[in-house]
Amino acid sequence: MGYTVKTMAEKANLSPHVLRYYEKEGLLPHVKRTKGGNRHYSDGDLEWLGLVCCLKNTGMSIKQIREFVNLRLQGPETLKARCDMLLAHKEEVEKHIEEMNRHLEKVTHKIEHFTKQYEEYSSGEAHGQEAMRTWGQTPSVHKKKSIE
Amino acid sequence: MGYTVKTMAEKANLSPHVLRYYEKEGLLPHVKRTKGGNRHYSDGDLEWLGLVCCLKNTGMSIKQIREFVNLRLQGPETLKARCDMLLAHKEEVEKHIEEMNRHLEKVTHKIEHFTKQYEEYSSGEAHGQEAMRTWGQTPSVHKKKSIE
DNA sequence: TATTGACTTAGAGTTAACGTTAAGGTTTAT
DNA sequence: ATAAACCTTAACGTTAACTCTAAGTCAATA
Repeated sequence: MGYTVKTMAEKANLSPHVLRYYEKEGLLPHVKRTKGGNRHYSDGDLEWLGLVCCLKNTGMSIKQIREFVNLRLQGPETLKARCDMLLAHKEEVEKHIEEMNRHLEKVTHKIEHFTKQYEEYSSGEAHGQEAMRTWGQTPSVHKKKSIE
Repeated sequence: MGYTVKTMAEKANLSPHVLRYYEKEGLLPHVKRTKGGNRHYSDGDLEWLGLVCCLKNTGMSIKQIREFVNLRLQGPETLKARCDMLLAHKEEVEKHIEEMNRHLEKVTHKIEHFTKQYEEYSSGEAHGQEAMRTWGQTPSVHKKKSIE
């Protein structure tokens, strides 16, 4: 029971490099070694890495994750602090998601706008404008200069 | 009708520096100048910048935004391409948001877990464990070494 | 036992998207 | 007229999160 860097990396869908990097950054403390000095990850490490990845994947910086890890290392007196930290993070992420959704709405509007324009344009082209192109300059009266 | 860099920057909540940077990177083409050479942004520029910011704020890279701008500069033949690009981006962002939500659920679980542990711990401390701490080592029998 | 391949380290390099500083000049607003 | 804001170029600095390199060590197989 225990994994090499490579196995661990596969399980976590990360590169071995990143695992070593995380360890160096203090995100994965107390990783055991074999006699030879090779990393030997436990299931506990794997579970912990799971949480670390969750935090990272929701945008928490490595610096902040390190703070979280440091709290954990200080024992159960920091349970409340850790809980608060996660709660704060959760709220931030939720706010972030809301913002993304707002921005996305604007994009959706633009898409609708473009779709309409595209339909107009392509139908215009299908019924005669294509021919005009080959004959010379399009009369400016017919072709309003669109901003989009 | 027209804005200086500073005004424009305030409207967009960016620094003047970033506006010049975006222009240099090709994100804001055809910005008019005064006789003297100062930038003189139009409402059209402002609107365009709005879209650029939306894309940026939903995580599109400057490189990709530049591609989008370049399509626009090629005229209405690229309407479909632009539309497709935005659609693809939208889907990506939606996928990203879903993923965030999934990760967030895990965080929520952890929070519940921590809350429970914290309550146990603090009630334990309130009814006698605090005293024990001042007397010496906590007997290992009573204090299971938690992984969290 | 030899060799291959995975592991180790420290440290340098990369990328994106800015930010900073400076020099030296021009424009605009009051 | 004078101060504040603007211009350009150009290079250097910053931060985050990797990513790679070099030079060496360890482990498993033929």
